[in-house]
Amino acid sequence: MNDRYDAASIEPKWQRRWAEDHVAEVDTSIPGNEFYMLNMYPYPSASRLHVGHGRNYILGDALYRRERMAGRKALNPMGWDAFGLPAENAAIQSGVHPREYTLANIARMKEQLESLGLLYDWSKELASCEPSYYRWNQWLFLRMWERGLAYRKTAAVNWCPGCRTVLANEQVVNGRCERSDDLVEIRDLTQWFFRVTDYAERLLAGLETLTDWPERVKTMQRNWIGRSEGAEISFRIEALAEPIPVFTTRPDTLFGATFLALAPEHPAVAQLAARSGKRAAIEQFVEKVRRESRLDREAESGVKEGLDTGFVALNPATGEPIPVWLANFVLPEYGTGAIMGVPAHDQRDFEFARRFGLPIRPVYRTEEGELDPDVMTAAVPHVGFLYNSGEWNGTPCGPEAVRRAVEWIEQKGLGKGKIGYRLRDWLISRQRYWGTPIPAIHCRECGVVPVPDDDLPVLLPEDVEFRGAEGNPLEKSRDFVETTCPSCDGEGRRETDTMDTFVDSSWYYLRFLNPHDEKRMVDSERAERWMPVDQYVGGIEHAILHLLYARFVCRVLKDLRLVNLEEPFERLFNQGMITNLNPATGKIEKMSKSRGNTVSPDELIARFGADTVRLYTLFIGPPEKESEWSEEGVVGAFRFLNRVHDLCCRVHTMTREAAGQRDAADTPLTRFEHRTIRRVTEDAERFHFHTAVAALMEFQRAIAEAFDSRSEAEETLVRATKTLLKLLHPVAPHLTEEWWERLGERPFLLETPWPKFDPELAMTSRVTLVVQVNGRVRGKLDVERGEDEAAAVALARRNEKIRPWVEGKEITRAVYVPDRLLNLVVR
RNA sequence: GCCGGAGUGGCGAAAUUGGGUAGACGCACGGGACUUAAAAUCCCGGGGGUCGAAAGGCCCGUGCCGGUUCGACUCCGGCCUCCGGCACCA
Repeated sequence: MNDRYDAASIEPKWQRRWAEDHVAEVDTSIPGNEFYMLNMYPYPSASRLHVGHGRNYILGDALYRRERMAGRKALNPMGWDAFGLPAENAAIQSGVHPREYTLANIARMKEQLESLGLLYDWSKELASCEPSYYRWNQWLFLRMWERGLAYRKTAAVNWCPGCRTVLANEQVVNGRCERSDDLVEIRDLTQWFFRVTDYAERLLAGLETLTDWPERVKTMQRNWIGRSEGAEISFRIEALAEPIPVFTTRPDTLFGATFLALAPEHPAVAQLAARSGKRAAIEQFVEKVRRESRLDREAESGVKEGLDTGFVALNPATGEPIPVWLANFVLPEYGTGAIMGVPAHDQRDFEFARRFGLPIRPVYRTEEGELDPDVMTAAVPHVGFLYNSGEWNGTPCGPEAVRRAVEWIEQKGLGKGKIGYRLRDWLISRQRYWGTPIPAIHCRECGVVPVPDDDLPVLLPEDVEFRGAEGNPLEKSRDFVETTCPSCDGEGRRETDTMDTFVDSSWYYLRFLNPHDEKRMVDSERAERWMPVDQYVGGIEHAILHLLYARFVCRVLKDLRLVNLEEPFERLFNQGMITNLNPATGKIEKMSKSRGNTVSPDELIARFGADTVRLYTLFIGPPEKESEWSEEGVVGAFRFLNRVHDLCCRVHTMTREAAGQRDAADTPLTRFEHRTIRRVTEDAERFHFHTAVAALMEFQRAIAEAFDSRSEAEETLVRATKTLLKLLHPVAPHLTEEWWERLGERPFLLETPWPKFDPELAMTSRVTLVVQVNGRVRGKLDVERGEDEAAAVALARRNEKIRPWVEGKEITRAVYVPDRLLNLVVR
C-alpha cells in the first residue's frame, strides 16, 4: 500500500481528534511538574495570520509539544488582545460594531491557528474586550488610584490626529504614531497616568536578574528608563521668591556655569514675563517654540534658539551674577526643565554660548595648560583636573570629582544628590470607545470620585454611533455619561476616557490560571505554583512597550500582595521577523499587512499541507534571526516529508526477507539513531529547530540506505523509524501522528515520552582521526574509538599520504586529541 | 556620540557552548539514471587559484590588520562595515 502522501486527508483528521480529546487542556489547580509556555497574544483586529506572525506560533507550538513529550505538565493558553483602534476605525468606516468585528476576526484567526495544527488550551481562552476580563482592569485601576499610582494631571501630551486620541511616549516612534504613522502633535490636556516612574529603580534592578532574556531587550529597556546620577542645585533669581532648581550630571563643573537656561514651558517663565519690561518678546518667543513640532525641536541639526530674559541669577558657588535665558533645547519634561549652562565642558551649552556671545569659563585644565575660551572650537567634557573651582581645585575629572561636588553642595545647602530618569509616567487615557472604561465619576461638588467596587464593571454602552470626526462616541451616550455621584448622590458625569490596550496585556498571563473567576482578579495560590512564565515567545517590537508595562504591573500586583513575584517572565525568546520583498518599494522588508508583502499560510497549507509550512518556517534559519521568506525553499520541506512518508510505507509493508538478518544491540543504524536523538534534543533545547531538522534529514536517509542494503534487522529498522517519528513530531505533528497510529501504536504521539539516548551508543564505533603535520591537514586515518597515541603515531608514519611529510625529519612533538586529531610537529 | 547585536560559498545557513577536518542540511544550478517524452523521483558534482591526461597534489580562503597557540571562524588587542535601540536627556 504505497500510497501518496496526502496532507489534505491526514491533517483535518488529527486536528479534530486533538480537539475531541482535549489533549491540550491542563488542570491548573492540581500540582504537577509545571511548565508555563506563553506566546504573545495576537491582536484580532489585524484579522489574519500571515507567515511572518506564524513563526511565533509555530515555534511556540513546537516547544510546547516537546515539553509535553518530555513529560511536563505544560500550559499553553491563548488569549486575544481584543480592544484597540483598528476595530473602532473599522466601525467608523463600515458601520460594523467593534465587538462584532472583533469576534468575527477572533473566529477567523482561531481557524487559521488550528489549521496549522497549533494546540492551545482553549478552556483558558480569554478576550480582553469581555466584561469578565476588563472589570479587573477597572478594579486594578481603583487599587492604584487609592495608592496614588493612578492620577490625573494636565500635561503636554502626544496627540495622534489620525487616531484622534492621545498616546503614551512608548507609542511614539520617531515623532510618529506607532500604529498609524501620523505625525504626533503636542497638546495640553488633562489625562490619566500610571506612576511607572516610581518603579524606575526596581524595573532597572530587575533587569540584572533576567539572565535568560536577550541582551538587546534589556539594553533597550535600560536606555528607555535612562537613569543618570547627578545633583539638583538651586539657583536664586533676584526677581523671584523661589529659587530655580536645576538638574545636572556634572555638578563638578558648577564653577563654570555662566548662564541659566529655562525651557520656554517652565512654570517660572510666566512670572518672569509679568515682571519684565520685555514681556511681549518673552511671550512671543514662548509661543514660537511651542508651535515648533517636537520632532524638529529634538532633531540634532536643530538650531539653538534663545532669548535673554534680562533677569539675573546667582551662581551658587561663585556668587557671581549670570544671565537667565530661555532656550528651545531645554526640554520641559526632563530633569527640572531648567539647566545650568557650562559652555566650556558641555557641547550644547558651548554652541549656545558661541551663538549668543555668552562667556565661557573653563574649570578643567591639563598638564599642558589651560583652555583658552577665545580659541576653543568645541566643549571639552572629560579632561584634566579642576581649577578655578575654589576648594575643589586639583581633583581629577571623573566620578571622584562629582562625589566631592555633591558633598560640598549638600553641606552648603545649595542642593542635593539626585538620580534622574528619562522614563515618564505612562499615559493610559484614550479618547476612544473600544477600550476599558476608566471607573471614575466627575461631580461638581466632590470632584473626581472613584466608582465603588460593587458597581464594577462599568460596562461599555451599546447605544453608540461611530462617526469618527465627532470624537469619542462615549461622550454622546447619555445612558453612559449621566449618572449619580457615589459620594453625594448628586448629579455625576462619567469619565469617558478608556484605557490603553496595553493595560489589558500587562497582566493577562496571570488570568489564564483562573479565567472564569468572578470573585477575584488573580488566584494567588495558583500563581504561586505556576509563576513566573517559564518561557515567553514573542517579537522584538514589544521590547519596551508590553514588556516594560507587564514588568511594572507585576510589581504593582506584588505590592498589592496578590502575587509574590517581581518578574513575570523568567525566560524570553524574541524570534526574528520574517522579511519578504515589498513589491511597492522593491526592498526586503518586515512582512506585514500594512506593507502589502504578506504571504498567507492558507494557500500554502492548501498546496503543501500544514506540516510542510511548519517545517519550512522552522527550517528557514535560526529563529532569533531575521529570515527572508522564499517560496522556492518550501518544496525542500515538502520533499523531505514525502521521503518520510515513503519510508514509513516501506517499513509498514516490510517482511523479514526485506530486512537484513542481523539483530544486535549495537549496529551502525542504532548508533546513528542515538546520535540523532542527542542532536535533536540539544538543538530543540536552544530552539534551533533548523539544525534539528537537518539531523532528521540525515537520519531519514540513513534508515533508507540501511533498508536498501539489507544491513539491519527488521526490529532495528522499525525502531529507528518510530524514533524518527517521535523526534519529528514537534515540527510535523500530523504526519507523525498518522504513521504512529498506522504502525500500530497508541495513544497520541503527543503523549509519548521523548526518546532518550545512550551516550555510549551516541558515538560511532570507528572514528576518523585527522592527521596534521605542523598544523596542516595531511591525511586521515580510520581507527577504532579509543586508539592510543603510540598506535596512532605508528599508523600515521606508515600512511602513504603522511609519510612524505615526516620522512627524514625529526618529530619534536605530537599533539594527540583522542578520537579527533593527531598533530605531528616536525623539524 | 553612547549602548547592544552581527559580518562564513550563487542563496538560507552549519561548525562558535570546551580552540581540533570550515561549508553539515536545504534552495537554486550543472550532469546522470528511470521515461516514447515531460513531470515526479533517485544518484552524482560544486569556495577560489594552480599543477596534472587522469587519479590526485599544492597554495590561498570565515570583514581587515596584528597577537597567543602545535593548531584560530572560535580566544586577545586594534580597526572597518552593516543592523537595532537611545540621543540637544543637561
